[in-house]
Amino acid sequence: MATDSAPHANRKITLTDIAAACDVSRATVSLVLRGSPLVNKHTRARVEEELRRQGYVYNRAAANLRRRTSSSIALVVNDLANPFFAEFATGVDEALGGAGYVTLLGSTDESIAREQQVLASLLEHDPAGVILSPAEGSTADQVLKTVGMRTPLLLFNRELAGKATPAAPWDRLMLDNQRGARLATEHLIALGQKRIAFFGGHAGSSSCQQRHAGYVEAMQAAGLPIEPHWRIECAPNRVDAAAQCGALFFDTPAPTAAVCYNDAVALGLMLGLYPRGIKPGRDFAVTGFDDIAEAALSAPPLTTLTSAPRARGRQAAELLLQRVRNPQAEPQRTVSSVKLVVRGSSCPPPAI
Amino acid sequence: MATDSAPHANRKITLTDIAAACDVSRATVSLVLRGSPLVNKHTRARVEEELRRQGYVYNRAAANLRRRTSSSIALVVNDLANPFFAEFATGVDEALGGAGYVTLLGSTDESIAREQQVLASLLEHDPAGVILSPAEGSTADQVLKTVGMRTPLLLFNRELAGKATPAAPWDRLMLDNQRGARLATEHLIALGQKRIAFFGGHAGSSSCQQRHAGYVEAMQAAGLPIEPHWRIECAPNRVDAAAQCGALFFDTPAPTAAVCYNDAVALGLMLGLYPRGIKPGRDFAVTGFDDIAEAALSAPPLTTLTSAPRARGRQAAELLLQRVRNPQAEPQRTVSSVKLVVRGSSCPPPAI
DNA sequence: TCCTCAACTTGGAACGATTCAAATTTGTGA
DNA sequence: TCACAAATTTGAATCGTTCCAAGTTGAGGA
Repeated sequence: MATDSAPHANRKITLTDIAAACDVSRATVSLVLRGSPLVNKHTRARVEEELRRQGYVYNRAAANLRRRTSSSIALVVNDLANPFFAEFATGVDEALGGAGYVTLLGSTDESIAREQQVLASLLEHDPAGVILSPAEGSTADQVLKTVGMRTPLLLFNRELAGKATPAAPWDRLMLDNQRGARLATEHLIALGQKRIAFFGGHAGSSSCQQRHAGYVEAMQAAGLPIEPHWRIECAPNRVDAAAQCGALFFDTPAPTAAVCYNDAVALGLMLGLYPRGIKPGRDFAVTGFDDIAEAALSAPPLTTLTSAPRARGRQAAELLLQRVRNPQAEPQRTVSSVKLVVRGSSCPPPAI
Repeated sequence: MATDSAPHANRKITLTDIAAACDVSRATVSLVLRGSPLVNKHTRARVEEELRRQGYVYNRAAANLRRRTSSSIALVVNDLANPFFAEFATGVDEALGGAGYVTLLGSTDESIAREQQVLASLLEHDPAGVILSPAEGSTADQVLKTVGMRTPLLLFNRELAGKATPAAPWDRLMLDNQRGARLATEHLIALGQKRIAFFGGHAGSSSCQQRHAGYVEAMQAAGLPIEPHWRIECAPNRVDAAAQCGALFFDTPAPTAAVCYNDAVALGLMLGLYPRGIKPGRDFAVTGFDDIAEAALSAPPLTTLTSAPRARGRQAAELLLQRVRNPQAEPQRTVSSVKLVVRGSSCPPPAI
């Protein structure tokens, strides 16, 4: 009894401890843990009691090592502080948790170098798969080099730059950027807008290209002109958008509306308009993309496209888990539709 | 040469593979990996070349098992979708990544049951420590039971309910709730407000109690009355706050200002005021707490208290890592100060 | 009594890395 | 050429769990 339950403050309780206490073999305890029907009822009860008594905590790392399995998924996003991705991450974690997986988190802050580091570091923990929303400018070659072909990868939200490496058949979950931007543009056109700019984002990014394409499509379908100085690039955040606002009005004819790359840019643009005496939603129409929480609360509230990011997170997790369970299946590209939410920031053009 | 570098598509490269290819022992390869000065320059170069050539990925789980170490930290927050916590998580991940740790993520959505599950599941991955922002109503006993005493825990943002278990000497990182609410209340008083309500939150939560105490302190110091019907409880989210708005005006004298539990509540309250024909920032003064991104963008922009959540995240990570490195040290309670940010939502009382 | 069978149990070799004591090689001075 | 020390390398045990093949029971049938 001397070596009994004294809380030996500094060693973890393992299978061996339980086995010794119950006077059975480690194998038997393991079988109990895994719920095997092989063990005798009575034995099982004794062991379970002892597990509880000693406060045993399963060591999944050891089990994974032996079984050559993994119970984690790496989630790497370009900007966790963006409410859109925070919602997305919540959805991912929800779905993964339900499936018995744990989320390894990494945020890259749009830095390609950090993305490489983060991926490499997370891979050392041997995740069953990776969900990646790439940093801007991240290339297929780089990602392939650090992730390799063994670990399933799901791309979310953005395509990778560079020629599509044929050897890297990744799954994708994308938003219907083109259709979204087309819807927004059509909405402005229906309000009577004719001089519509496309504002924000970097022309290099795939999502920006797609959104721009949707804008062009709608403009051309309506027979409206597109002035080259109506396309303004800026970093996809509020600060840079506000700073670039003036560029819209350098040349004439100045636009009276703007389809923005995303909500952050749209909100920034609106902030930039006020000091020029232009009131968005009255003198100038603005649309966004993402429907982040701020969108409904800004002044005026922002017309934008919603994609239910939390549901996208769950979907991403499920797509990846499918792939983990069936690595051989054909890679799939899923495009999730978006919905226009009309709010106060879109308006007809000024009377004259 | 037959067994050479053929990409045996389905087995991971291990130390043994590298050792075999270089014709050295596993021990030597291990020494190379860990940068030991013992290995010969020439050998090291050969091994490193081979590591690269075969695309070797370190298996941290195996190493951790053998070395009885851990390289992950669990981060469990009550609501990742809340921008305040998203920023916090970003800060945590930033600091942990820098220290060579990986973040295991869990979001509980304010559910105590989920909190238990999530903690239990993450603990099986043997994190070196846990950062927990508890769900509302989570008790010290519960947490102690699932986390145990071996794994260091840092509490963020909220105290646990229930008598302080003396056996669980956890570190804490709290915001200066009381002082923050006092600052907000004093600010309103300085504007001439006299009938000030305290709106939102659950009286059971520690942060709500502290904020309320700060409000009381300022009111009493100014010799102002506090009507019992000026304290309205509601869930700490926008929807419930908007719904409870009417409760402010059931009895007379009605307040002309409200110190709100947090920004979400304040934004919800403002949404609820509009339909009553009360314009916040003109007819009624409102303050929040947290300075989430929306706060600066609402109409009117919200006067609130900022706590630099990303910096708090970094701080939390550092405090926890200190504890991991020195488990014996006295547990500390860190209170992080907050700063008043005055914006348009706070105003003097209506003229009459 | 002996044998078979079902129902449990268990020893011991993995999983991939680390570590220490011990073995091997190399270099030096006499 | 040899003894001895320094510089490298390595065999084998180990971390906590799994799982196969083989072992131990006890009951029932011949």
